[in-house]
Amino acid sequence: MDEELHERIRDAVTTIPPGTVATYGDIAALAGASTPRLIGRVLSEDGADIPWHRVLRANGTPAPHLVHRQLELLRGEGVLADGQRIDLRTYRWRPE
DNA sequence: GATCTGACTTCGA
DNA sequence: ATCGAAGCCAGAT
Repeated sequence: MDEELHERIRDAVTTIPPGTVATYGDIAALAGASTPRLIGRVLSEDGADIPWHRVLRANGTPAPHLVHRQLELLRGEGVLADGQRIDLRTYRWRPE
C-alpha cells in the first residue's frame, strides 16, 4: 500500500522532537522509503500539518526556496544555523 | 502511454 | 570546493 508509506513518512517527520532536525535520508530510512526523494514529494503534498521545517538535506542545509523560512522557524525552536548550514552533529535527531 | 518535473542522495573527476 | 550523472517515486502535461 502506497498510502501506508505516505503516512509513515509523515509520522516519522511528526516524530521529530522540537529543537531537533533530521535529514531526508534519515526519514527515508526510518519510514522505509526507498529513496529520499519521496520525502520531499510527500512534504510538498502533505507537509502542511507536519513540522517539515525540521527536515534538512544531507549536508545540513534546507531546500533552496525554503532556506529562509526554515532557518527562521528553526531559529524559533532554538536551532541556530551557522550562516546557511546547520550543525547536524549537534541538532541531528537520533531515534532511540 | 511517454516525457518532465520536483522539499534528494551519493560517487567520481 | 564545484560540477555532472545516475538512481529513485508519484503526479502533472
